[in-house]
Amino acid sequence: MPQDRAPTRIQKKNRAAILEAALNVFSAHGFRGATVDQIATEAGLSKPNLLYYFPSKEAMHEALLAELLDTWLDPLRALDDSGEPLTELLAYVHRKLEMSRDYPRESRLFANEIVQGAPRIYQALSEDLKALVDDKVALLESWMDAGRIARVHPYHLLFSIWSLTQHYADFDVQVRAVLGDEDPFDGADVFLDTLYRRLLSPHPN
Amino acid sequence: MPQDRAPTRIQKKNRAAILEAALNVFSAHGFRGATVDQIATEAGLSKPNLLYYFPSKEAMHEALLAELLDTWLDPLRALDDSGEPLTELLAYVHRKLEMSRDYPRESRLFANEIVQGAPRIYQALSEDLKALVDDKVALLESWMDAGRIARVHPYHLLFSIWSLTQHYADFDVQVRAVLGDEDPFDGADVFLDTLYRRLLSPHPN
DNA sequence: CGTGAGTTTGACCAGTTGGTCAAATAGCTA
DNA sequence: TAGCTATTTGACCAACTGGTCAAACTCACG
Repeated sequence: MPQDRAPTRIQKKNRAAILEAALNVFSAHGFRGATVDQIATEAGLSKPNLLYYFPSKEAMHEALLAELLDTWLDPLRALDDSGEPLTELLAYVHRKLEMSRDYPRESRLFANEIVQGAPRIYQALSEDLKALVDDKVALLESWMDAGRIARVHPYHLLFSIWSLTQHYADFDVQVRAVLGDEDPFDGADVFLDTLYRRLLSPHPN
Repeated sequence: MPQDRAPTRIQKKNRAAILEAALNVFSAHGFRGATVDQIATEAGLSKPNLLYYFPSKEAMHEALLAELLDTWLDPLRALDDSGEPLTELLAYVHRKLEMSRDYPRESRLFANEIVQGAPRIYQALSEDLKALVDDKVALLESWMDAGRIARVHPYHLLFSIWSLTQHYADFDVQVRAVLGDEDPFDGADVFLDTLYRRLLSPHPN
């Protein structure tokens, strides 16, 4: 096992290669469907060598999820209470859609974990995620109270943003099978902009 | 292997028990993560007995998916070109949300398959699904041309309905972790109704 | 260039996997 | 109830699984 000191050049390179390979395999097959051999091969290492850097398959998965959850929520954290409400929300939607385009493997890793009941991540959901969401929901409600955006169920508003944007990463195959050659993300960007403008623009009544 | 004649009483009972168990296990763990032993135990049969009814793990999965895809698209097929457009679409959204509430395992089985690249179902997507979608998109476009609903990208409109409704089945754990005790489907029903009314109501400009 | 730490590997292990098979049992019908 | 078919099972198999270990190799640094 690598010591607890500053990582060597080789440790840095191999750890990165392993996490990269693990992300590929876990996101493509889920935790139980992934094999250590497959990850090792993809990382260009022997299996015992891989297990020299991470003590178990579980540990690799954990490392990936821990890193992921933090960056995954950054776009929501960035929702700024001093900005123009509709602009802020549209920017959030845009950022989330960008993440689906640029980090589809991360999105699918997360999707696999949640679809299968989030056995390894439930606590983080009901604590960290919930806390952040509750905080941002308060902001949304203050915007609605002030009549700056239309009143809708704030939790479901957030769910809708997650679902609509992550869909383009998680269900990419299906989207492309239906769309053919057309780029999904160009159309999605326009569509989602329209959708949230119409949903959230303050209503006269 | 059971003969090709009419299924006996025992065959009917056991096949049904196996498919029920297989649905549980596949939807919870994905194809590679599911084990034949687990399915057999859950169906109350021994493993060899299970393999007497289905020749392989693959065959069970196939049987489930084949049955699923058909019923899964029924709500879309029911979109009626002689109805009132907005009413028809809201009814479609409502039916899809109901399916997420009443058949979450089926939704997750499908989600698992798609997230992992649809290796066993891609052909059906790019043929049957695409054909049906193309057909219904033509209907949507005719409604938009006639100014009976607002003009949006029709494919992304359908994607949005799939994603928003299936989210409540596939990401159920996450939704409940955030919402706490509140019933997700009550709020979702109202939210989605509002969303699609605002998105699709014909606009003056 | 020697030496100790860091790295890599082949051989191995016990448990699990999907699947087979012959033999035993249960069910049905003449 | 005899005899045939349908059903069930224990024992088994080869391949694969996650993981271990001692021995070998490589590297950085004095």
